[in-house]
Amino acid sequence: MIREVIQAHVEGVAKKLGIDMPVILDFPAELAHGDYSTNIALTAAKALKLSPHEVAEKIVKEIGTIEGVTKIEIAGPGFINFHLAREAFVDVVKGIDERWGRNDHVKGYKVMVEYTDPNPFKQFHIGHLMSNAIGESISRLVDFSGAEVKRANYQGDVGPHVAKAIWGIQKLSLDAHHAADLGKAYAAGAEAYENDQKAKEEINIINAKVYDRPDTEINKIYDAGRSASLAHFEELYKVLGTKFDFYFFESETAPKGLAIVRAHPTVFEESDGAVVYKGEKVGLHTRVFITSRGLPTYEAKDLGLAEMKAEQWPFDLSISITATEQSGYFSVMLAAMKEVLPDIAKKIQHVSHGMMQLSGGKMSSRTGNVVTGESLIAEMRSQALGKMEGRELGDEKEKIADTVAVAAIKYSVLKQATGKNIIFDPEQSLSFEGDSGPYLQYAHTRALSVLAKAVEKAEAKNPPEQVPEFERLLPRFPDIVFRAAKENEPHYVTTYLTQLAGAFNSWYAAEKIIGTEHEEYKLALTKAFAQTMKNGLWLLGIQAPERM
RNA sequence: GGCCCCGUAGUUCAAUGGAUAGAACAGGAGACUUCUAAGCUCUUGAUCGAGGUUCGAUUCCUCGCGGGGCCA
Repeated sequence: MIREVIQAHVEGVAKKLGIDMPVILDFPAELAHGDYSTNIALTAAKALKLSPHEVAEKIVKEIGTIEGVTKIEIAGPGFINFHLAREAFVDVVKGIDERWGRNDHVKGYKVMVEYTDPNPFKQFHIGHLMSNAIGESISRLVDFSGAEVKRANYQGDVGPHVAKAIWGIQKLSLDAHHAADLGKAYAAGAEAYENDQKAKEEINIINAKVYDRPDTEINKIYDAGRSASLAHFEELYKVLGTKFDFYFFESETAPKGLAIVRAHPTVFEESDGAVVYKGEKVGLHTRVFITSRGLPTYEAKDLGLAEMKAEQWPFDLSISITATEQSGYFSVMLAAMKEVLPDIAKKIQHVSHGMMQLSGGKMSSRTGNVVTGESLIAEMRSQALGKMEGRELGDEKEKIADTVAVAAIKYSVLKQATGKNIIFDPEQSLSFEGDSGPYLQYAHTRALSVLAKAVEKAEAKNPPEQVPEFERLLPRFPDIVFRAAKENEPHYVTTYLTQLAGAFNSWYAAEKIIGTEHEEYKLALTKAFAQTMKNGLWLLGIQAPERM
């Protein structure tokens, strides 16, 4: 690749001039500044006791010429800019296929990514959509980096929330076979638990009985509710485009975690009847692992989870995607894990994402103040159907509406840095115009629409002299993907695709493709764009429909 | 009280310590009887404050102020 060639030239010259600093080749933000740029003259100036401009001149003179580079110039405070030759872009276009953007950076690694993590008996809300969007994209970025990826989902099928839901089912005469009823039941139970002493006692009794298999009535509700929830989640995963390889449940991790904690009396300490881990010894805080009533907490369960993961699929790396509110908890849990499961602990990575906030205030499934995943998707879907009115899409319409709806939602999550909160205003934040998932899909379908008419003529030869902006952006794709994967930041891909799609749309509006002088090259270019967009959207977990 | 995250146009988001701080939405104007107008072109508009490090700070450090979260 041309990038490596330039890099090697500059490094060679730098070494020759006695510059002992890493050479970094950037993409200039402004395309007018060239295709690659380095600030080595700026960073080296002090050590060489010369002005940045003088250093740059020396370097440029020493480089001379590079094959595939037409112009090397010094600009601004001392940047060295490289302009690629026409032919270099033709080579890039020629090389774009289904594997475009992939690399072998972690080839042979086994990586498990755990995300989404909804709780049976509770609602699947937009926070879970957020975790799903980020986790799925990170999984795919890891896949593009050459690793073998397994997707895992960890769900809380035991605990007080279950008892609250069961109580609600009984009191309100709801049907545990219906996922929507469970959400209502939970909200009612949670509310009563806080405000009604009698209800609280009843719920505590249920909580104790859930694990007593002989009690048939409660267990019937439990079994019905659990499978109704899980079946409902599966429908959502199908629409969202996630297929999990592993499912872990708290009912399984709890006993395992309990055993791990009990087996390490020197690591954990007794405190008021509870078993705690004193995080202070590693600069953190104390957390309870087993309550005074002998029940394992989330902390203990997570130890069990880590061990289960490693047993079922020995991994090189396990990435957990959780909300930022859990990062304090996670670091203490991980510190404890380093002591009791050291071999596993060093392979654990935590990605914490921001919170979805309703513009009105914090969302809470306890009060029923939530936007559920399905209601949001349904709303987006109907908007999409409205936009499609008058288009001849036949019986694909419903399916396309789903992919557009999901694209809008995922894009709104993946366009910003992972750690930041998302202010979610249902009226405003999900758009189908500009800077949106559907915008990317739309650019892709337009390209396909052109190709459908004359794809057989596409050939990367006889290019027009002028290199359009979007063609100049194409070589950046693999680097963008690499960086996004390295930093677990899908938004680099999102930002890039938006820029690329915008540039393509401008070109498309200004240029006629079919039946023009450079038809075959323009078609090849359109094809290259479509492939880049398709691969990029795939990395975001967004489908690229052929028509919309 | 301790710890973590965040603060950029009216709004929602970008900007591996670099060049003129980018988009989109909203607002204003416009083109096209051309391959999908969910599109295109033009336009108004921003770095919370005070110090510090640096040739250069939205980015790093310190202290404030403001928002979110976790813990006791």
